[in-house]
Amino acid sequence: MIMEKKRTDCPALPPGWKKEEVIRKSGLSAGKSDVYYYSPTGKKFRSKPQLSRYLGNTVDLGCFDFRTGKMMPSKMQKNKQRMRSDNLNLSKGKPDLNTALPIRQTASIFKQPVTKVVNHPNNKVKSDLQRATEQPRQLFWEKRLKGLRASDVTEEVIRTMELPKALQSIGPDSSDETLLSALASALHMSSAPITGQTSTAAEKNPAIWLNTAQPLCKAFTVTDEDIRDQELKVQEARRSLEEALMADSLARAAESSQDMEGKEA
DNA sequence: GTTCTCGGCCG
DNA sequence: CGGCCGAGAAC
Repeated sequence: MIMEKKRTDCPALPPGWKKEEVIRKSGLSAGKSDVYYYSPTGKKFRSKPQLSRYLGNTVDLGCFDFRTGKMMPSKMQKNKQRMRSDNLNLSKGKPDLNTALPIRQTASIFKQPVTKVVNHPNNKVKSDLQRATEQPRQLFWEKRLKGLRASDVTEEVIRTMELPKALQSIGPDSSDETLLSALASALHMSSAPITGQTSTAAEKNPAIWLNTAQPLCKAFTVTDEDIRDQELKVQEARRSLEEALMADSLARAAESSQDMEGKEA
């Protein structure tokens, strides 16, 4: 038999996730359909709570519609806003898997609280980043970031970034697939210096000696040459950005002058 | 044992 | 009514 079931890609989820819709063939509920998702590893998910539990903080499913597999901004409003008295109870009851831990979807590796706007003058905007950094984490949580890729709006993967050879991954699997994400996360979650794992014991037995305040990266030193190279890269990036902005504004100018001609004709 | 499927509860 | 999940059926 050839692929009877069609598992389709699901753009709203990280790459590799598949969605499947199965129509019920018999019984009282014949005609009704069930929707399932499959993780990149093939694990099956049959409800949004189940999906939330698994994806944790890496994806904000707040406005994710399980049935259609799309992000529905309309769900934002439909989400019951919590009253202040509810917030006091948050520590007790079950966490709201949809919205209790909001994160920016534009950069899910950067754990930063998102301001929930609620139209009440007495509400205070939370400014403590600690809440995000103090949450308990798994020992090698960075491994969850494996496979994250930057992509543009067409979902084309943008070229991967090359890291200096001096930077080496540490931990249960020797690949570098999470190294960039781990370093980027470390830089964004803390203002403390990033040194990598300075204890040599951590290299031999990371499960015991890992310094959890540092990313899964061997200790490294930054040389003057590294700094000069980086300065050059930044200059180059600024230059091409300048060019792009210039070209864009020229294009806009040309476009609007064409519009004018159209109106006058 | 695992996977598939539909029933039925509950919000 | 639809999401979610239990549990029997099917494999």
